[in-house]
Amino acid sequence: MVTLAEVARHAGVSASTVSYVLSGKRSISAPTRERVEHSIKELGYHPNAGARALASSRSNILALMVPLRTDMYVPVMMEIAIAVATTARSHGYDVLLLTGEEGPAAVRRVTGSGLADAMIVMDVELEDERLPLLHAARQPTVLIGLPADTVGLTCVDLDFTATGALCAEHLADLGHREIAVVGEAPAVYERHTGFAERTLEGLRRRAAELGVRLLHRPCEGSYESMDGTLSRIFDERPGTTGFVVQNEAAIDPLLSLLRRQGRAVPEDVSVVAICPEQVATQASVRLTSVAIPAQEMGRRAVELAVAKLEGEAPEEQVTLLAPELTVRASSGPAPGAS
Amino acid sequence: MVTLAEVARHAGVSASTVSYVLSGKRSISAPTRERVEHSIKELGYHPNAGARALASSRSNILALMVPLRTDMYVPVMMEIAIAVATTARSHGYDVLLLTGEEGPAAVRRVTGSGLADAMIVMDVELEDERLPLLHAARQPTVLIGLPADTVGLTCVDLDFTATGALCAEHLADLGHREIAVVGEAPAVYERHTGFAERTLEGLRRRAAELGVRLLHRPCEGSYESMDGTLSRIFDERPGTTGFVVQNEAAIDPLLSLLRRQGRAVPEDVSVVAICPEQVATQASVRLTSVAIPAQEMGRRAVELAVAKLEGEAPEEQVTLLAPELTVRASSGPAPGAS
DNA sequence: GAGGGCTGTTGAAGCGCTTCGACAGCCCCT
DNA sequence: AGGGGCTGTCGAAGCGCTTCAACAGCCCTC
Repeated sequence: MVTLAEVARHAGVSASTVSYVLSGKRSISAPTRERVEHSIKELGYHPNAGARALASSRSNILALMVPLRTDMYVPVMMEIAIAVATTARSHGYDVLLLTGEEGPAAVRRVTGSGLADAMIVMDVELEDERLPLLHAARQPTVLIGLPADTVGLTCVDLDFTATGALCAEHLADLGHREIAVVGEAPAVYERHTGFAERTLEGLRRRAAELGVRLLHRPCEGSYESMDGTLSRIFDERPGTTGFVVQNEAAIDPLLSLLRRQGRAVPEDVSVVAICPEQVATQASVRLTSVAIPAQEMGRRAVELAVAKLEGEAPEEQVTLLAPELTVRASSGPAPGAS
Repeated sequence: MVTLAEVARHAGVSASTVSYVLSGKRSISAPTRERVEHSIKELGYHPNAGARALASSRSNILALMVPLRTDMYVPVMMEIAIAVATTARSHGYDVLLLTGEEGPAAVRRVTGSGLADAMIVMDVELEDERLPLLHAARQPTVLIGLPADTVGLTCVDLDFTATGALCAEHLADLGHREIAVVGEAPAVYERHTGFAERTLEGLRRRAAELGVRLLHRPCEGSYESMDGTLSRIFDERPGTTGFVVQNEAAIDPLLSLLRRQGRAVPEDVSVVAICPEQVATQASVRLTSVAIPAQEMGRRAVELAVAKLEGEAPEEQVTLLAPELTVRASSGPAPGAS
C-alpha cells in the first residue's frame, strides 16, 4: 500500500505538495508537478478513499436509491441507473446502490455516516415517507420523479401531464373519438406514484377539451391480464379505436391480442405507447410513442446533484423534460374519419 | 455531526469503550453497554464511514461491476443487482455500482483506493481483460459467470452446459428430431461470453448423443430479426418441430410469429425457453423453461464474497447451480411421434 | 534600494475512528 | 492470606489524507 508520504519522499517534496498536485487547489511549479506525477506513476500510488473522506469530509460518492420491486419498468430503471453511474464517473463520483427495501432507514444511514455526498432518489411517491428525512439531511438530494409537494426540492422528471395531453391530442387529431388507456398495474396507483396519476390527468384534461371519450384501466404486464383488460374495454366501449399504453410490459400482449382478434393496427385501431425508444422500435409494429428519456433523466439528476454540491444550484428546482411524440406505424386515421 | 467522543462524554466512558460497544470486539458490562446505547440513541449518533474505513481498513462496501451495454438480458442483470444489494445489506455491506465502461481501470481504481472490500464482477468474458488485475488485487473477488480459466477464482453461475443438455433432452424425449436454437445476439458470441457458448455446447453434445439434429442461429431481440431468423430456420430445416430460445427478448416475437404462420404451440412446434420465471409465466403461452436463478446467483455471490472476507472460503471455488426445467404449456409430443 | 505583493512550498494540526497494551479490581484457589 | 487469572475499562498511538497559516524567495514599483 503506497501512501502519500512515500510519494512525497520519493519525489523529494513535502506531503502537502503532493496533495496539492493531486487536487490542484494550489499552484505548483511545472517541474515539481512533473516530478511528483512521475513518482506517483512509478510507485503506482492510489489515494486512500477512507483517509480522503475523513480529511475532506467528502466521499466523492453519490447514493442512488432504486426501487426494490421489479414489478414495473425494469429496463427504464436500469437505463437510468446506468446513466447515473456513467455520468457520475465523468464528474469524478462513484455510485452507491441502495434499494428501496430499507426505506427511510437507508436515508438516515447514508446521511448520518457521510457515506455519500448527495443522494438521488428514484421512484418517488406523492407523499413519500423519505421526504422529511431528505429535507433535514445535510446532503443535497435530487429526486427522479415528482412528489406532491416540491417546495425546497430538486426534481427531474418527464413532464407526464404534457405526455398524457400529447397522446390524447395525437389520437384526437387522427379522428379517434373513443380512447382507452392501458395503465400501469393497480399496485402502482395504490402506492400513489406520481407519474401514473399525472399522465392520466393530462390525458383526461386534454381529452375533455377535445371532446374525446376516455376510459382508463390499470393493467398488469402479463398476457393474461391484458387479455382480460382488453375484453372489458371493448365490452364497455365497443367503439374504441385508440389506445394509449403506459405499462410497457403490456405492449406486446396488447399487439398480439389485437391481431388475434382480427383488429389491424393501425387500420382498425391506433396504439400510442409511453415507453423507451428501444421498446417502441422493437415491437411487432413500430410504435408511435412518447419516449421515456431515461438516460437524460439520469444524466440531469447527476448534474444537478453535482451542481448543488458545488453550490451552483438553487435549492428548489423542478426540471420537467418536454415529451416528444414520434409517429411510427401504429397510429393512423380513425376508421370512418374524414 | 455527533462524534464518538461526544457519545463517550455523554455516557461518562472513554471513546474506546463506545467503540467496543459498537463493534462487540470486547466484552462490556451490561450496565455500561446500556448507558452507551442510550447515549447513542439520544444524541442520534452515526459512525462516520470515512473515519471507520481509515482506522480499520475496511470500508464495508462491496463493488459490483455490471455490464454497460443494455443489449441483453436487462431484467436478469437488474434482478441480480438487486439481490446483491439486498443480500449485502443483510451482511452489513453497501454496494458500489460500477459500470463495465471503465473496464480494467475501474478495477484498478477500486482496489487501489480501498474503496471496496471485495468485488463482484458480472458479465465475465472467456478471456476477460479484468482477470489479471483481479488476480493481483488484495481484495477478494467473485465472478458471476465463468471465464475460460478458473484457476484461483471464485465463480458462481448457472450450469449452462447442463441447461443446454436438459433442453435437448426434454425435446428429444418428446420425440422431436429436429431442433432449432434461437441464440443470443451475434454480438454476444463475438465477445465470447461464456454462458452462450456453454449452453450451445451442452445442447450440441446431448443432441448428438440422442441422435437429434440441431440448428443454431444467433438472433437479436427485435421482432424483425426474429422474423428473418425464423424464415431461415424453416427454409433450411422444414422439419423443425422444437425450439430452444436463449435470448429472452426474442421470446415474444417468436411466439407471435409462429402463431401468425399458423403453427400452433405446442401442437405443431414445441418451445423451451431459458429465461427468468417471470418471463416464462407472463408470455402468451406459459412457457416450458429452464429458469435463470438471478436472485440465487446474486445472493450466492455476496455470501461467497463475505466468506472470503472473513477468511472462511477457499481461494478457488466454482459454484454451478443445477438447472431445473419446468414443464408448462409450450412443449408437447412432436407431431407424428408415437 | 526598500517595501509590498506574488508564487511555490512546507510543517503541523487535525478529521473520527479502531485497536493495542496496560491495568485496576475482583474472584477463586491453594 | 497471597498469588494468579479474569473481566471490564481506559489512554494513546496511529490510519492516510487535507488544509491552514507561515514563510522564503522573487519580481515590481515608486
